Amino acid sequence: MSDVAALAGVSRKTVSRVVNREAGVSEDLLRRVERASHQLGYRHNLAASNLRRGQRTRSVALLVQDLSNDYSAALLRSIDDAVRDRGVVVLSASLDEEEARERELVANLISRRVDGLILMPATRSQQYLQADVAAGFAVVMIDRPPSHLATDFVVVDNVGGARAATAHLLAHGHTRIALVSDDLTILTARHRADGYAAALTAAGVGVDPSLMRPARTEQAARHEVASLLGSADPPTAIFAARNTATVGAAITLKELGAQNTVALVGFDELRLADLVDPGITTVEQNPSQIGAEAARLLLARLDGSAGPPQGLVLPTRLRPRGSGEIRPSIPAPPVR
Amino acid sequence: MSDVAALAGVSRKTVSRVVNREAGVSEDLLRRVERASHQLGYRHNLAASNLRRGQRTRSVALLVQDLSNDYSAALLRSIDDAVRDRGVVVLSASLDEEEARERELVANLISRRVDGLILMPATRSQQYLQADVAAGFAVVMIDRPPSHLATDFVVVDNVGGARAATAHLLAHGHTRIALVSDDLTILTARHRADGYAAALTAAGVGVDPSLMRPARTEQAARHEVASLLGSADPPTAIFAARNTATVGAAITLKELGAQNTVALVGFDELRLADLVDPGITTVEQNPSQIGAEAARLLLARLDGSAGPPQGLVLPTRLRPRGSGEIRPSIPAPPVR
DNA sequence: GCCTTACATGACCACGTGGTCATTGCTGGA
DNA sequence: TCCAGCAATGACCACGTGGTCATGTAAGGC
Repeated sequence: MSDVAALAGVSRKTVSRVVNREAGVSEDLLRRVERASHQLGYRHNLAASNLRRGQRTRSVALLVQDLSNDYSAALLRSIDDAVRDRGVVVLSASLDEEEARERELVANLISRRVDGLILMPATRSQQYLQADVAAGFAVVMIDRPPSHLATDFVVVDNVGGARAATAHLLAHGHTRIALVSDDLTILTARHRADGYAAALTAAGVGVDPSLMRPARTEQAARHEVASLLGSADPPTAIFAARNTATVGAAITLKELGAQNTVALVGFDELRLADLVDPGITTVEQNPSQIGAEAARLLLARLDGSAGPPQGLVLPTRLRPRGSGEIRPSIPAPPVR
Repeated sequence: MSDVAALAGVSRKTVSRVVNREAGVSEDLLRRVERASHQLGYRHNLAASNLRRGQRTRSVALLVQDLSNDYSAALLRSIDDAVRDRGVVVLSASLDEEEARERELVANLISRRVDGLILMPATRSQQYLQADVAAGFAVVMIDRPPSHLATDFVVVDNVGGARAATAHLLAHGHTRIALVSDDLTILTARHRADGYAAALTAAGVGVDPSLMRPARTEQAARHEVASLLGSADPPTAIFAARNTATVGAAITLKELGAQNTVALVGFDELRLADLVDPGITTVEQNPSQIGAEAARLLLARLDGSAGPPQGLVLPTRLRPRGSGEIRPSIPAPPVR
């Protein structure tokens, strides 16, 4: 900026005025400054400006478990859309369910003075954020409610969605319904397992622990489904409580030629669910809506909205496509 | 920092030493500073630190057309993975093929002094970046080579991939092969169209312009495929040169009951390509690899690597899954 | 021609931090 | 006892910017 000022023959302050499009600079100087600025390839330094102004950095962060997941990608996109016209940029990173990584990244982001954080927590408690939230750092939790911390959050009705999925299978005559879920230490997975168990119990069907299979990856899900179907008393239906689990289950069912005999209901949207034969029945949440709502809450806080934390619980939607409407068949004798 | 210093009864500089873990601070003071720091909820300001040190901001940006696309999500994830252990954060945004948006965002990011940029350009020319690149701003183009600008880039062999896809269909006896592609103003789409035309020409089959249908969205692709199959002289095979086009084509083929009679080869990976019946034959690129290579090139430049710009052209891979191996059938008389 | 008024411009400082170098206090050897 | 030598600490300034306020200058009214 000094160089530009020198070249234009004005003071730094005048350059600053031009850069910030402040009124009260004569046409003549304005042109001279702009020419000098362009000639030297001058670029305004937003960090220094923010420092001096004590302003917001116009940046927010999104921390999710895995950015390559469809769900996370849709979240990121909708958040970017919601903040873009304010000139706000979005930083993002994957946590992979690692508590230490969440803590590190949050500390890093606070050091960078991001204005706010949209967090899918990997930690069991977010109390470590207490002081910063109290000091005005805006945080919105998504996918999982905050623990030991009062912040806004946006989640879906996991219990209700899982109950609906399980009830759908029960209504089609199934009683041996397996659950392939994420690790049950993860709250969302536990809620879905709770909904599953609640539906079974409400129908007077006992919960068989041997039918509940945690599987963190698609590979693990494939393995568990193969193991389930190879067991002495196999399930006639599968509730896959997560998109990777659904994909794994669908692939394994097809490999075993069981896609038309074993029912399947998945959680989360699958882009090609319609194309598969049979179509995969899913309980869908709307990640774009979650992201939009989370961004809305965050921006409201940044705009000074006070008041107690708000929690949004969005509904899920059951979309029958075929796989969930298969009725139980008398199991064929095992092939030798 | 002043407050912490006052509470600990030391100078600001000593606090700075503690924060930066510099040697030469007595045990006693170190503890006092850390206690005061924790008590006041002090957070180091990285922006101010970078300003004083004249250092890198430890941030890079990724600009793609649509962050919610599988391909972009995989890119983002792999870039984050590649830079994470350096404490580098990733900013990202969608361009939606809008030139103005690219310019705005790039200007914004440069103002923020991001260390580098990985860009899937929406502009026809990136000459506007010339001065900044010359001044040491690191840029790596992905998916599309730079235009009017010398930077590193990572692309796939679009011409070769499209030629392979088309040749595959020709080898299975097709001569009326339609192309459903992105808008041909987009270089990548044009290259794929070139590969398509080259394969046809090499086989002595003429290029029929009425079989070439640009379609930017899945909806548009569905419309074009329906229109193609409803025409007087319909194609017996479709090359869908983009993932949304492939999805649209597959859905429409299924709706028309033509999924086993009209051959289909898609470009880009589809997560459930295996599950569909018939499986969808695709020409795949590896977005994770593209991201990793782009990040590698970028980090090398940040580490001071000089030398002429490097361009990486990664190969594609044809994965037959069924839909691309369907042979042409004598077209059934149109249903009345 | 003088004073008021309004506007254009720049000098000066602070934002939060870290590098430089001087100062302080203490240890050990002659 | 005296001083060299070293470790610990702090005073001071600069990084690039913008807010505050004083200064300069030209126009307009009498």
